[in-house]
Order: sequence, then structure tokens, then C-alpha cells
Amino acid sequence: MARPPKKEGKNVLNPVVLVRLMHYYHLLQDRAVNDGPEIISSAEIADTLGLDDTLVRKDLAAIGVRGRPRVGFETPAVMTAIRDTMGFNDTYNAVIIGSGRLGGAIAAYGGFSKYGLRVVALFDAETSRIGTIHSGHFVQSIDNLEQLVARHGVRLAVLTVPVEAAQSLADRVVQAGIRAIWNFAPTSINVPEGVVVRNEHISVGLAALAYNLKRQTIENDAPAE
Amino acid sequence: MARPPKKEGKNVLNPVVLVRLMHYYHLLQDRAVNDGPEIISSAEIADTLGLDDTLVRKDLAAIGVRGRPRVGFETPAVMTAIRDTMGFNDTYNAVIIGSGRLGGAIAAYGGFSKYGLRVVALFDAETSRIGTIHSGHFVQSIDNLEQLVARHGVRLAVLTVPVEAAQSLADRVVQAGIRAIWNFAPTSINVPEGVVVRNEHISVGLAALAYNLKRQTIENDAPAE
DNA sequence: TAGATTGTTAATCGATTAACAATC
DNA sequence: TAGATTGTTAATCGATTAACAATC
Repeated sequence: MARPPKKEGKNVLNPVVLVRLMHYYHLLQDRAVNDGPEIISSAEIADTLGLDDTLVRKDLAAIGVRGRPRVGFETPAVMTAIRDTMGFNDTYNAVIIGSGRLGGAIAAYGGFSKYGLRVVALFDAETSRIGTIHSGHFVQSIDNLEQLVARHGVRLAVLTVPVEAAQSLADRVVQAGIRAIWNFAPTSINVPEGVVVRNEHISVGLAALAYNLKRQTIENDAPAE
Repeated sequence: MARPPKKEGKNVLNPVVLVRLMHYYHLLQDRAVNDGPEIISSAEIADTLGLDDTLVRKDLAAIGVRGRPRVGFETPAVMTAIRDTMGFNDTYNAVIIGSGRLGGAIAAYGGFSKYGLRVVALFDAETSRIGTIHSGHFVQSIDNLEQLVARHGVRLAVLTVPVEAAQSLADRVVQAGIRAIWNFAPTSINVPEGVVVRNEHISVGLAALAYNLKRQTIENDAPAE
């Protein structure tokens, strides 16, 4: 019987793998910037990042990159595969909702385009902020949201609004047709099936730090070995 | 022979467990705010968060909380245990380095004190920013860093500076005696052994979103089932 | 008591690592 | 060729889940 065609790198990658791929990507980017060699071995990547070399090869195999035995991996090929996998070559339009300090900081970040994201508008409900300019974007009234989302085919909304407003605005952007939300309000928002949401709880990072600070203290208090 | 004393909750918790504990904590906080009952079963926590109830009991056992068979867990006891485990009851002094939009947004966030963090100063190298006020903090010259760190026993530095400055400032704060760094510059910084560092790469969240946006597109293109 | 829920041991699952043949 | 590195199968490890006795 005919064997099913082997689609390499087509299965869903789990988030942990995605994070590692980003680390590989940044490492290779650094090398490229510093005119490093265009060949790298899995062992070199692994050593730099404190991983096992087999794991690196597995990850790269999962996104369809083949190395050359006795040689290694071609860094441009690896970077291209990561970009393709992640979708950095596709451009998605995004809007930022909330033009406070955080929204402004995010609007000012110039790095989004490298990852395929284009910020097309900045919204606020606060009349006093409407018409001001942040990093080249006029702050618009939230009333224009639906129209602009439809016109530009906006796929992603970045929420940088107060906690109280986060859920209702999330509902509104979903209603407007947006299918991905990047939530920076310190609350978890609920969305219907099929909508991607990423909650950037600042408390998660904080918790990890507080826990480790506490452990540092305990270790210092413990009798010296 | 005497059995060794069982120290519950004294072993190191892995980051995944810490994140789950924060979810439990926020869930219980919501209940408390809404005058919910003071007893909760592991099954109720698990169902709300989409987890297995055994996992919840294991996590709580790991931080030394005991439930009552046939009844459940007392929410105040659980919250206290999480707070104790995380170190939210200990207060650590922190400084923010970089008074741009992001530094300002973080300085303005009022939620840190709930987690035991107290921002005692905001620094900048840019002369034009020194002397301005952000959320009650004078922006000070970075020249004052060492003195202030020593005087206030500062444990944590939040880095909200440009990529180019991040590593050298990290070195400087470590030299000044700080043992934890929360880095918001989009680069990984290296620190000596014993120093806690948490890199908040915006690209990690972005990558996850970009990947999922791409998959949404692929699924829509796929033949309907 | 009966029965709901915990606490804990055993089983499962998935991810990581080890071993090693294939390869250029 | 010899040998370095990949690709892949098998083993290990750790985390999660299932099963169930203990408990109030």
C-alpha cells in the first residue's frame, strides 16, 4: 500500500519548542551580525544555550531542517525555516487599544515588523488623548474600531487598557472580527473558541522573581557548607 | 531509627508549578472579592482552570496545605500558603533603571506592593529626564545608583533601557550588590552565578502569537470537515 | 452511618537524553 | 579513508493522571 506522504514540520509545535526556536533564532542572528561562520553544529547551539545537542537536532528536524553529517547546519537555512514556521514572513495588521504609557511604549517598539506585525492604529476611549500622536500614530477614538478593523483586515489587537475595561474590549474586538488578542492588562480574559489569546500577566514574572528572591534569602541564612 | 523530619514545601518548585499557583491565587482572590465561600474543592479549582484535580492537590500538598476529606480546602489557608511560598509577605526594595515610556509604565503600576515589591527609585542616564517625576518618583542620575542601592538594601533592578545599554547596566547593578534583575530590554543578559535574572523578551509572546495566527490561516485554508 | 473529598501509590504519558548506525 | 556530525531508535526521566484507600 502507498505510504502517506511525510509532511515534515506540519504538526503542531508546543510552546516550549517555540521558545527554544526563538532562542536558536536570536543566537543565529547574533552570529550573522558578527559575521560568524554560516555553518553551526547542533552541539555548538546546545552548548551556548545549555541544552542537549540531540534536543536541538530534534527541534530542527521538527521544522524540516536537515543538517549535513560531518558538517553541521547552514545558519541561513535554519533561520529561514524558523521564520517560515513562526510565520514571520507573513504580515499581519494589528491595532493597539489603550494609548497610555504601556500602549505608547509598545507602539514605539520598532521590532514588530521583523516578526511580521504591522501596527496600523492606536485607539483610546479617553477624549483628551484622541488626536495626540504616538510614534507616528494618531490616537483614534475607539468608536472607529470596527470600521478600521474591517478596512485593514486587522488580525491582532494589543490590549493595554485598565483591568476593568479589558474583558469588555476583548469582547468588542472579537465581535469586530479580530482573531488574536495580546492582553497586557493584569487579568485573564476569556474569549470564544478559535480566538487566540495571550495574557501577559506581569504577576507571573513577578512571582518567579519573588520566589527566587526568597530562596536567595533562605540560602544565605542556611549554615555554610 | 529516627525518621528524618518531613519538611513539607521546602523543596524547590519548578516554574510551571509557580505559574499554576499564581492561577490558583488569582482565582481565590476573585472569589474572596465576590464574597464566595471560604471552602473550595480541588475539583472546583481544577474545573475552572482546565486542570486535573489530582494535580491541584499535588501542588497544594507541595506547599504544605492540607485539605479536609469530604470538605475541601480553606481558601484563606491556601492563599496564605501561596503568599508564604512565593515570598509576597517579605518586602524587597527595587529600583527601575530607564525612565522611558516602559519604565514609566512599570513605575506607575500600583500592584507591586501586593507581591512584596517596593520601588524606591527611578534612574536614568539622560540628563534631560533627571529631575522629572514619574508616579511620585524623582528621576535620579544613574550616578547615584551605587549609593542608593547600599543605603536602601535594594535587591532587585528592573531594566527598561535600550538594548545597547542593557548588559553594561546589568553588570553595574550586580557590581553594586543587586542579586535579581528583571530585564525588559529585548536581549538576553548574562549574569554571574547566584544572580537571578528574568528576561521578558517581548519576542517570545510575539512568536507564540505569530505562530498561532499562521496556523489560523492554514486551518481556514484547509478543506472543511 | 454513608458518601464526598482528600492524600498517596501506581500507571501512563510525553519530553528529554543516550546510544549508535548512517553519512559525507 | 577516517572521523565528525547528523538522524533516529531505544532508554530514561519527570510530570501528569488514574485508581483507590483513608478520612471526617
